[in-house]
Amino acid sequence: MVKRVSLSDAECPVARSLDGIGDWWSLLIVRDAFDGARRFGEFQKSLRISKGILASRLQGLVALGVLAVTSASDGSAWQDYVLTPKGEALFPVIVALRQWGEAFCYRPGEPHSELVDRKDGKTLAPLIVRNADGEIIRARDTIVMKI
Amino acid sequence: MVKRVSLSDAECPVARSLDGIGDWWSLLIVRDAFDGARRFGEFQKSLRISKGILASRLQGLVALGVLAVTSASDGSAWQDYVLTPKGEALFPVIVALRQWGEAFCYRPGEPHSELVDRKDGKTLAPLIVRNADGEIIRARDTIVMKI
DNA sequence: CAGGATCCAATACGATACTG
DNA sequence: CAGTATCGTATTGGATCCTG
Repeated sequence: MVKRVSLSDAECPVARSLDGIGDWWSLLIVRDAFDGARRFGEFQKSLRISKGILASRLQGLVALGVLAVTSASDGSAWQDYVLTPKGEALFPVIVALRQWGEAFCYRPGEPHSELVDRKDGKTLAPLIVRNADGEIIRARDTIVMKI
Repeated sequence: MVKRVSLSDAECPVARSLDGIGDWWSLLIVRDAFDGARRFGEFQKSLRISKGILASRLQGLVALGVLAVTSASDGSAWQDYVLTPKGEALFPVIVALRQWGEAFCYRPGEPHSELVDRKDGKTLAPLIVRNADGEIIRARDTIVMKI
């Protein structure tokens, strides 16, 4: 992948996460996987990414354990890429990015897609950071404990 | 920044977010800002990033409205970089990445830093995605509504 | 269609030197 | 210390061609 400087041995989980999925394409591929994409061509069409980069990113995500390859759901000779539990666990990350984008990256009234409850079509609740007791907590009331 | 392909006009908020902060360094800079870093040198020492790239990323984050420049807190001739409300709103994104990294990117027993409540030192609660009624919802129970 | 191989342009990034 | 400027290299990412 990139390896500008080794973050893979970082003691900070944020750095280690970004070392794996912090590139330009990986999270968009994961988003499409949540959206139902499984085939090489589906990702390619949705992302308008070159085949070489897509292939390398898919391999990287498989190597990371975020995606897994399975035999094709439609019986074709090829394979599907499906989210693993590790990949599914990225759901809060995608939702957080989506909610931040909705709130701060659109002009008022500018249209954008929306993630809704399948059952009632209503927008999800905003993600709230809470402490161990379930109380809402702000960034300034937290601190990073070094190892 | 990069502009491999224009995501800045994407109708998907995830893509638009990543267009602004989805590069290798920006979210780490934001993490350090949450951590209390304000000065050029603080970011540089923490990230071990080259000065040129750091300067360009700081400028980009200021242009995006994630950081703002203020007069130095210590009275020196230079300036501080502080989070704006838009930057503070990235807190759930950072927390989500941190919790995912903690859960999936360390071997059992491998040490890592931890984000805790300043008040009692206890680890934060895991982020939970909920629907409009406050019920826990899984990815497969959601769907993206196109514009 | 799913990929891999190759070629090429653009740039991200590090290292260094320079300035106030 | 806080940047800016320059340079060299590695990598990105698109386009094209090729295969089963």
